[in-house]
Amino acid sequence: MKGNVVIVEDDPLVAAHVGRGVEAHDGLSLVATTGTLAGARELLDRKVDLFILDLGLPDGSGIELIEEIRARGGLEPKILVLSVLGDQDTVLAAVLAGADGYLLKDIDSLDIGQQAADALTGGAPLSPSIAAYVLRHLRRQRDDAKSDDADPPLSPREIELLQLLARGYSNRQAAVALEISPHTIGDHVKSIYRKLRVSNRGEAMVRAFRSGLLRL
Amino acid sequence: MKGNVVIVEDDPLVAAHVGRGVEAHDGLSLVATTGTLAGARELLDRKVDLFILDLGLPDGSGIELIEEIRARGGLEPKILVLSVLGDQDTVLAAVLAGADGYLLKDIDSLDIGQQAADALTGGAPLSPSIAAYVLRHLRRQRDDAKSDDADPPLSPREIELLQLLARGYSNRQAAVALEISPHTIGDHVKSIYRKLRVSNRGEAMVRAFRSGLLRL
DNA sequence: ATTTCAATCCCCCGTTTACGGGGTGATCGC
DNA sequence: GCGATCACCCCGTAAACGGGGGATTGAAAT
Repeated sequence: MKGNVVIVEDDPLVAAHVGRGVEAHDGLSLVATTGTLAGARELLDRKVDLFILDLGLPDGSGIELIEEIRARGGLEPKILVLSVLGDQDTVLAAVLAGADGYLLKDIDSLDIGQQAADALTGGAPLSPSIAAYVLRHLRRQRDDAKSDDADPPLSPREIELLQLLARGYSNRQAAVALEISPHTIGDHVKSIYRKLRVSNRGEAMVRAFRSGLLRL
Repeated sequence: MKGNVVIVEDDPLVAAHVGRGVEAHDGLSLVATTGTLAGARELLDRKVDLFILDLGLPDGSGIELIEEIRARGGLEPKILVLSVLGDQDTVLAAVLAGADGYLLKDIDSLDIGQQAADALTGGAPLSPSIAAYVLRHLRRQRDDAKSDDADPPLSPREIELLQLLARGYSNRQAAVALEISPHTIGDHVKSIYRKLRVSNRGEAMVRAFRSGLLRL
């Protein structure tokens, strides 16, 4: 069974070139080509396995189309973005919206047929410079996530207690868990409140989260 | 100026093949080949622009080497992983450790020279199936972050109140702010606790965060 | 059309807990 | 010695908690 491919591309030259690439590949079948978002929308109910999609279309951004396709659920065709836009925001928006691959148009040596086939079989063809954005973004997120506290340094004991409070422990329960007096728990709680500049449990938890003392 | 390339690969056949690919490319200069982590470590002080790195080495995982290279800071050579290991955990570990690209060995049609050059110029060559992992991971993170509630849908009023509680409001203060009776605040708070299955403010805040009801 | 339900609002009660202040002492590192 | 941490204690007020009661509205289900 051949994969049904739809090309959404407003530049006739590019569309034709991509079309040739698709038709040259066994396993791919070009079923339609359109140059507008509106035209693509009319094809949404057809059985399409792969959209090869330009982002800069005359009647809007291809990203809208990605969102619409993903919002429909159901068949979940693959979406391969083919764009001149290589800036980080556009790339991430497309990927997060649900693109399965992102190729820059300026690659002359690109074998569209092979890339399309890769996308169909679950791969994600990315131009190297695009991939660099994605990896950078991934690592930045990781780094952001693990950037510890900053402002108020809680003592180990206080952090320990904080974790218990986060799990809904009362002062008394925490006292049992830590095997110290409830009074001492109260004292530690006071210290925590003072350091976090709050005056009750709820706000303390919020600040703990925002300070990175507690993990999502 | 040619890019200095070091190959870290224990399989002599693969190493030789990769070496040919590198030498065939203008702009790349193969300066060393080693089959062990230990051998690679001895090269860390040399001026290397690109490591082409296997992960499964006899004396440990190449991921260790990535971490060591990145921990040194300074020159920051590029690192292109070339591995048979295509599982998600390995890929993500390598990428998060600081790999600039990840290619699977099973690709016969891979032009190592071109991929290496891409890596050197800031690109991130990823095999399509690898890229799929990365994109999936990226979207999953995004989805996790914005996945509303899940179990218990709080009413608008309750969410409104929750925000106040997160800012440290007492029931009484919240009553003033929302211009309703403190008793009603108490009722809403009870509802919130019931829906979030908690029994005090602190735990409620924690659950609210983990459910995405409150933003970091 | 009736019922059922969730959401909103209001009130009272009693018990438990939290909060904020006070004071004491031991240990450890600078 | 001094400051910070950790530990313990007591007190009183204030707040939170959990249970009960009831009312209204509007939407959804029967």
